[in-house]
Amino acid sequence: MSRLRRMPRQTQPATRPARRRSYDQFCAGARALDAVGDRWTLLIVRELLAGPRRYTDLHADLPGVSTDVLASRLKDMEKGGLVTRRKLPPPAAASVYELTARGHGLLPVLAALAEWGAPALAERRPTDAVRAHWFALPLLGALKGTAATGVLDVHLDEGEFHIRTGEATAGEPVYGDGPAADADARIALDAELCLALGRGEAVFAEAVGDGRIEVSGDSPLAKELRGS
Amino acid sequence: MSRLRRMPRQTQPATRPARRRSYDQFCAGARALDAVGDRWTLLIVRELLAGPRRYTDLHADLPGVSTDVLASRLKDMEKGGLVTRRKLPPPAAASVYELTARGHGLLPVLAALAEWGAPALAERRPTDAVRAHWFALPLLGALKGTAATGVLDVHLDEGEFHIRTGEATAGEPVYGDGPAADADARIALDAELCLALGRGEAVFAEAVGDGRIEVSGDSPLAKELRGS
DNA sequence: CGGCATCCGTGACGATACTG
DNA sequence: CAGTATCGTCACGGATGCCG
Repeated sequence: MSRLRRMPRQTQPATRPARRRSYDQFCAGARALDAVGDRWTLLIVRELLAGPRRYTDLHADLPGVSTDVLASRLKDMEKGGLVTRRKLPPPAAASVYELTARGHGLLPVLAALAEWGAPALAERRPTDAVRAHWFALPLLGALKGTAATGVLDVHLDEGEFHIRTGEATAGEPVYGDGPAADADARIALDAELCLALGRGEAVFAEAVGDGRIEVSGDSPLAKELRGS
Repeated sequence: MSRLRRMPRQTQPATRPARRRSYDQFCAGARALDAVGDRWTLLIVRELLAGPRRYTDLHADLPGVSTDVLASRLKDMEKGGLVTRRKLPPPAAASVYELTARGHGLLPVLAALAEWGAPALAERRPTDAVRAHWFALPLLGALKGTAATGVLDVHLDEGEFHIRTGEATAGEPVYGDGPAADADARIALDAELCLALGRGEAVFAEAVGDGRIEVSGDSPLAKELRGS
């Protein structure tokens, strides 16, 4: 009692310099984390890497995020130049969020994180959410080894997505949710194999050879994937 | 008033299942963020990439982190297998934290983040902290273009660090704070140029040519850096 | 002195309810 | 559908205390 109960804050913060909690370090990594280090931000980017999304879709594919946090992140990301908001044409009176070029530039960051985190997928917990397009990133790495060019539909038990490679995408491969209208070929495999390909523990051609990957279509892309 | 004041939590959380806020997603990126997505964690890794550090050093080089958060992160990281704690021999009765191989594997993640965040270093705010070894990461990228092998001291106005390349480090380049006892060569340049090299906007050989990089030493490494 | 633990105020987060 | 409003809880940042 006698210890004079802590000076009641004589130096009041007073200066709330409006800074949104930056690390304030002259370091590229710290600057990046200032922009995308908040909880959920990189996962929102991951979702948008699969194409434009509406608010509700994002909320559905990010179980656990609360509505206000999602709204707040999207606003911050828009202010930070990571995403843009676009009104859809009249029929569907909704708006979608999509990545800017700057935002899309985070793909290597997510790829590096995913590669590092891959071992943690050894166990699949019953509480884990799953979406098909989360397996696109590992597959991108596996396809880089091949000279495959074109539009590829990928079918998993968990759902479907597509990958675009070649000159149409300016070198950088992109992918999207669901099947593509202009797919050149289609493959079907299971998620486990998808991950093994990403880890380099399986080889695409071999997996085609022993039937763990089914390739359909007769385009040049399909032929090449089958090994002609 | 009449709206019966919110049911007083009939479904009490009750189940606080001791889970430390995981994203609970079967996705490698989300798993990685479960491990290193907390505030400060990746910056602690960045510090430890420059070599073992004592608690107090970490606290000094991470301005803004509070003591309890730093202690808590280190504990989590130790539990997660990212760092180990090692007692120093008697003379210095202190303990240091150092990265495990798993922790060191985060280098590509930080490199990707740093590359993406590099444009944000255009402005240098007066409140920004700076440490010399934060410039090692950009330089690593620039040196990958060369066939340089050996131990290189790097001198900046902000301080000094060293880089080890070649077979001694099993392919992966490593770096450390301060000068190396066994340096083969030494270069002096300014931080700005360091960043430009990292962005690919400057070429090492050219910068040596016009004197923006001073190379000293007469080892094979020094000769090669000078262009012989 | 290094390495935390404790306490406190503020802000971020998560869940739910509500509104245009 | 796309958020805003509200509220409880917890994480964070800062200061200080303790203990070897």
